[in-house]
Amino acid sequence: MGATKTDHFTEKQNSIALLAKALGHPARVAIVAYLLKVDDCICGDIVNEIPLAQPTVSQHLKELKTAGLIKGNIEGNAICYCINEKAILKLENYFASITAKLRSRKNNCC
Amino acid sequence: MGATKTDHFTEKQNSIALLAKALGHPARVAIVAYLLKVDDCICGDIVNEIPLAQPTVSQHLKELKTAGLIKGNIEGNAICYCINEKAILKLENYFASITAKLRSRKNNCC
DNA sequence: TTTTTTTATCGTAATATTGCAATATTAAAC
DNA sequence: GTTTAATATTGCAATATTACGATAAAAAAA
Repeated sequence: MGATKTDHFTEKQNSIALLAKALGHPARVAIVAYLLKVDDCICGDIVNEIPLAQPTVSQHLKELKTAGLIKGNIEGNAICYCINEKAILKLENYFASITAKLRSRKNNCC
Repeated sequence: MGATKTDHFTEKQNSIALLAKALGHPARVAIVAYLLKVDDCICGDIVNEIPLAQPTVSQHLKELKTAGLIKGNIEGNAICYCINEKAILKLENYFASITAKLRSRKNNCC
């Protein structure tokens, strides 16, 4: 074994897990933070901002893109990546719905 | 190689990544959903709700607990786990701050 | 056209994760 | 004390992730 059994869970559960997993690495959290900071699409120095080798950063960018957290492409020899607001919103709503339910619950023993 | 280089990133980045990683598996998302649904601490049938073998579920519970997303312990021969509201709130705030920044940005090329 | 710059891909080693059978632990129930 | 029920731990095989050197690709700059 070793492979996640995604077929046993709901589509929504898999979807949330996929997005969460994409942010489950500090380098990818740092990339998102940088994309947010530059407030621009053409930002060709992600590699210099992340303390990892260039191929590793490229790989993390690919994972973020595959998960749908960022979008974009290279524009000539410059990066054009930016945050996919929809994905972030989906996560925000997910956590907001949990806290909303928690606040309306009766028991809070732990 | 193969180990995450956490020492190269900020404490906050590592912290968010750790929490996100804990929810980066559909079984753990399902566990959180179940804990939310039962609205109680004594809920001794997590294993029956998750379509995985008992040791696997136990392992996922341990990971959620280590990450700080759930808290609790066994009470006799029954589980007493519940969601750690603080951790969820931390994630909610994190994503809310991102969407807030995205909405106030000038460029939105992608 | 050659060089330079930038990003992606390939190949691979090290490590982590996932999943489960077997077994241990723990406390309630008898 | 023995049994029962519920959860944890151990051990291990299969797979995934992380990281990087080497190399490729692609377009701007010279």
